[in-house]
Amino acid sequence: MPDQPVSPAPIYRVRVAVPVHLFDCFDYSLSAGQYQQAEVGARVAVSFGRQHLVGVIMEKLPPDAPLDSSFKLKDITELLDDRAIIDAKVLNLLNWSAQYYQFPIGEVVQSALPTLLRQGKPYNLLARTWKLLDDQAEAKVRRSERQQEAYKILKLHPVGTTETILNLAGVDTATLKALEKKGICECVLEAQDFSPPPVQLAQMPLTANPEQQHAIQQVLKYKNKYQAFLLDGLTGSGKTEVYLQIMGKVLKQGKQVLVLVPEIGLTPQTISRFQSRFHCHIALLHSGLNDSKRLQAWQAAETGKASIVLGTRSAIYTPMPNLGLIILDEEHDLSFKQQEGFRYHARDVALYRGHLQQCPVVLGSATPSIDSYALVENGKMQVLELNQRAGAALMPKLHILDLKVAQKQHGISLHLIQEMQKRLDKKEQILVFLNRRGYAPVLICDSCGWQAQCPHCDANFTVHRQPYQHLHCHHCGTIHRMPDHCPSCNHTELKTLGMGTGKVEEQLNELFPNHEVIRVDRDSTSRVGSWQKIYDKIQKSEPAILLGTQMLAKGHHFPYVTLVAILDIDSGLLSVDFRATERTAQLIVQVAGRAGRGERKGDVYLQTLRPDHALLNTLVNENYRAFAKQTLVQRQIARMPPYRYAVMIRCESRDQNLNTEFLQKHAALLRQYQDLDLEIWGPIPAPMERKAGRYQSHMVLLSADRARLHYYVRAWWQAMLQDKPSSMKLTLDVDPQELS
DNA sequence: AGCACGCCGACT
DNA sequence: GTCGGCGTGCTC
Repeated sequence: MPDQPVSPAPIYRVRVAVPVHLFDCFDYSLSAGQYQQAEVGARVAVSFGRQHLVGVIMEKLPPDAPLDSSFKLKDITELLDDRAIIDAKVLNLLNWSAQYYQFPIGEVVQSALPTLLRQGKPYNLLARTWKLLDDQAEAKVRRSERQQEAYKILKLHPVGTTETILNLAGVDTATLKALEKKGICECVLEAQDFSPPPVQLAQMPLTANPEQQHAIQQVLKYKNKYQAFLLDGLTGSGKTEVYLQIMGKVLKQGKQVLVLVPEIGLTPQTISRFQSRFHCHIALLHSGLNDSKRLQAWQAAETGKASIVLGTRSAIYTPMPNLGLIILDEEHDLSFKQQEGFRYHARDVALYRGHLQQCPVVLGSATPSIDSYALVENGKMQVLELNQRAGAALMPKLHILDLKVAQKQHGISLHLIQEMQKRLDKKEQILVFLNRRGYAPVLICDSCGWQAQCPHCDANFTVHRQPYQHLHCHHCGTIHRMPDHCPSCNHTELKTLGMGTGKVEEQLNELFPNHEVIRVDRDSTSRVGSWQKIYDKIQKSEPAILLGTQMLAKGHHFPYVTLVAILDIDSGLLSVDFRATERTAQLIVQVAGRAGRGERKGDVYLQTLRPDHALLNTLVNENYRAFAKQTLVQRQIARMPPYRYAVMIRCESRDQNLNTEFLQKHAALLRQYQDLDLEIWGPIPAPMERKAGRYQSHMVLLSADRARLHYYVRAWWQAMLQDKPSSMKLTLDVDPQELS
């Protein structure tokens, strides 16, 4: 027999995104059988170097693809899923994100998976299912209201229900365990049922005013098509009702809805609002979940069992087979941008996801970001305005208090104190804001001017009096005992300068000795449950003074508050960052929205040393939209984002000269590209130059041509990482929130 | 990012 | 003598 040319045995390979801080995917070989079964989007266990990791198949290489002999190919350890658990569209979204944010694909892919699946746990976990054993147990639960409720619900499900469903129905696990102890029910592990329950809309009259109706109809025009909408609605104008009615229609078509809210926005109130309207499976994805709860919620979304997915930032990467609508509420909120590691912006990712998925995306806010207004301006987003407040509610009035000329007591204008007294006399509540935690921001020596500074940072220590006297650095967390004399001149008269919430609390107690001051900040609300207590007090019609930081500004309703005081808005107005006024205006409007939601008219007092500030006056005399319009013009003139695109490079090491020299060297390389319209700021030392003993410098790149900017930065950034000394930490921030 | 190997200080 | 400090090099 003549020799036949022997074709080499095919080598079956997959390209895997491995969870390491490296920019490439890695190829692994597998058997013909495994190759046939393997799907893009399934997990594989692989050995990587000396470690064992769980990666995701990004690509099946054709068997005849050329073999790269520069590395030795390893076999996968195991194929973990027999199907794709991340669908093609989400994989596409992840690939795009890794490119856009210049972050390693393996780590980006991890953000789409719940912890247990990242750890390689099997997909089909058994779910805890509760079954009723005794259906004549009424007498045994008579003494506990919670147990009665749980018993009633268990009775409705003769074959048993999963713990998730019971929890969603308001039955907590502890109650079930109590019933189990009494022998009323039992817990068994059963394979989960991922079939979606039928979607039912609660029977309630749908009320929408003409504006709301128009908004709903506009969005519903886009069924299987991408369109971005900005729902620009005043506080109290019924944005949520618009969301709910659009959702109702989309759910009726058998599609899933993804709803993203800010980190602190996922309150029990928000959840119950959705639950009472839609009787379907709602998957909740937020940071407070334990690993198995999170897995279950994720699986409900991924299998299509859940019709609604309600989550925070990272939920934007949840696979959903029938996604038909994305809603992102409070779209201006900072928490949508991840501020470390993989620095993505969920709002921008949401827009791209809508585009991939061919479904509408609704961004809503009472104070939309300037970025979103710019998208409206250039036709990439359609604006839907809601201007009517429901019922007789009036918009609160803003007042500027000039601190330069005002008579003051303890740094609070006398006029404001009088107004506060009037409200308290009328048994109304007051909200006082100060965006500074602690007792006072400075401890100074009366004799020589020495100031207490953190030994690790270029920052003053903040004086705290609670829970005991101490100095605390808010930048690195260092805690120091309170000195009893000046370390520089031994003088014993040390005094505090400026006000934190702690000091203001003291002063308010002094000014209004007959009224309770309720302080809400990280120092006073850290204990679990204390927020609930505060919340209960707020809901009662009793005169009270609420004192807090930004924590108070968001989401919560304070029906009895008729006066809001912001003691110091200047730190926001005078900040060097170009977005500072935007943030301050949003804060003012959001805070104002807390006041006078009922028929009582609210007033908002702003204390400032800059009463003539142009943008502040536009906000006070006109409204947020006028402010936004003016800001857009200013940004355009100054050629700032969103009219140019920014990329920020941070460089951190123990040697500041090394940082600046390194950045300078690479800035010069980038400047060589003549066809890139580029402006480079810096490198300059970071505003907090020394932080926890390390120095930071940064540099900002600005260009009007986003595509070209990203194109050049891609190669340049890789070269920079290659060239960096190992002791140096470099981070890239695409579309940074702050430029300084 | 891990996790190795690799070469210099204070310890049972 | 070692135990271990963290400097740098690699991972399909």
